[in-house]
Amino acid sequence: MPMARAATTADAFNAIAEPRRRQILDLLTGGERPVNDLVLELGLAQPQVSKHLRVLRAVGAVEMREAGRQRLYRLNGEALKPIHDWVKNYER
Amino acid sequence: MPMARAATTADAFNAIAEPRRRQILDLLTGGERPVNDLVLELGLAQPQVSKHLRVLRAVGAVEMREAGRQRLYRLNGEALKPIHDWVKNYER
DNA sequence: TTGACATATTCTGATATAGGAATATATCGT
DNA sequence: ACGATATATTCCTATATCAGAATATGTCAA
Repeated sequence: MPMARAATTADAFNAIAEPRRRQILDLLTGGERPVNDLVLELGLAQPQVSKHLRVLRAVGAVEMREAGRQRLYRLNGEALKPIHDWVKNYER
Repeated sequence: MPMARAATTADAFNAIAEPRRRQILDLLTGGERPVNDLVLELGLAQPQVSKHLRVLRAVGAVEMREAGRQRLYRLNGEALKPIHDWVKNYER
């Protein structure tokens, strides 16, 4: 019987492997945004955006606050520090 | 009928999402190494290491040269530049 | 040439995850 | 209370990819 793989513990490296998620983070550098803004700018279906946001939230790359019926997402660059620290060693 | 996803064009971001591959790159910062060295240091089966090396090669993160029956792999940090450039915008 | 060594490839089965569609939940305005 | 709006979740299916095992390929040494 085949071995189970290690439990899925998504990390920041995984989160940014998806181009759409990098795009979302890029958009959020412009400041806090409601989901629908991202939907419009990305040209993706709303559920997909919500799902990507969930992944980003799980690794701490974005944070959320509620405002009426909207949910405003903002960047948390701190969560990308492991990536920055790692790739730093490969500069020329 | 469900839509096909975009053709798999692995990029550097994908390549480094896998922890073992980052480990391989880390080992190669110490200089050129034959596959078996990596096998021993990683504690992985040889075929898995070869497969990871293939992915790394596909994105240009490592280069290879043959020496007798060995194949010596070396780092090509240049391939990680897109990652560096991207993450740079998220520094605090 | 034969066998040992070094590495790559192929096959298989399990799992993670993407997108689409449908639906659920919550909040606002009237 | 009702409909509209904003977002999240769930179900489904296709695909990518990982690990393991077996095998293939190539090279050296005796």
